[in-house]
Amino acid sequence: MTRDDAFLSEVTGRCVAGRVLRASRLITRHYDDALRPTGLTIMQFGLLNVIGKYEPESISHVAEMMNLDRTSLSRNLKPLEKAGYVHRGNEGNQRRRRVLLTTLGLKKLEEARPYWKAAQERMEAALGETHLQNLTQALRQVRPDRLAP
Amino acid sequence: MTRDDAFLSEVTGRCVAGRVLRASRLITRHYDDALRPTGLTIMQFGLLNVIGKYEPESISHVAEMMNLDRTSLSRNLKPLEKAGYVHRGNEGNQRRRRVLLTTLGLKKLEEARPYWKAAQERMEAALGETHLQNLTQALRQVRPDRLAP
DNA sequence: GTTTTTATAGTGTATATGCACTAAAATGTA
DNA sequence: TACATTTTAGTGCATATACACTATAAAAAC
Repeated sequence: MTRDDAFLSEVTGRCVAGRVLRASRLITRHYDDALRPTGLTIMQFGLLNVIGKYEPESISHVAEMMNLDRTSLSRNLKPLEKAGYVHRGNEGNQRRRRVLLTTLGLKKLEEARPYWKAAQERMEAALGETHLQNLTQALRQVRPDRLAP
Repeated sequence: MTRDDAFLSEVTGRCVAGRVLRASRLITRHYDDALRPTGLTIMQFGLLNVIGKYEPESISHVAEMMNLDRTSLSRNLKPLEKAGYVHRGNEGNQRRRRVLLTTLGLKKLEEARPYWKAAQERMEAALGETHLQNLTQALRQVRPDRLAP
């Protein structure tokens, strides 16, 4: 069934990326399932929240906050613009385009909140207080400056 | 700068999916950068390792091990097949198609190992022993049965 | 004031991911 | 044996992600 090879076992057993990706697929699906009635993904829901909270001056700022490539974020915004949840203004500046929630976007967030809340509570329960705190603390160590060469 | 809204802050501050996705983007990039000379992504490298270790009877089995949708896995295999790293045999069974590493695939894995190792060591160092163990333990709690309704 | 540099954003291409749906082989049951 | 069910795999479509490259506005340097 499993071949006895120390190299293969080391990777499958210890790789941090493997562990995190495996978990993040489940977690994403968990929240996506919960949010499905709203038509939002957890990525979109989180993004709308960041936009609502920070009203960021540029998408580059958002990208940095989310450890997301700017060009990815640019594309993630498209379905949200198309749905009318966000608006990209260009007030006084031809280059920086402030990103803003529309009233429809804010409404959508309010609609989605209880679904997120349910998923979050189930998630916290699945982890338990200790693991939740340990996870949070550990993930806080994952910062660009600590991984850079 | 930040709007004072308890709801927005709760989501941006506490959402487990947000934390994990933010971290997993950095982690993926960290390993991908390290593996770039080999032309493999960390996803592909991890997948090749699983295939080499388990020589799985079907892709469904692999998908389950990796918490990955079967159809996603099916597509992830395509570039690896095209590159000649894996082979999908159909020995004696028209439906189940065993997935196997080719010699080229095994060679590629050996070539990639030191690059992975370097990334892994830097990753472990960035976390530190305690956080690494806490992270591992916490992620172990993320299981399909604990999140199911 | 013109040139250079920097900051900001978009496109092309490729992989990664999942859901709804379809196809077909294997298995179970009457 | 014939039919129904289950298991396995693939396609179409949409979002998610990043890198290489391009375009252009703003800022800095001269």
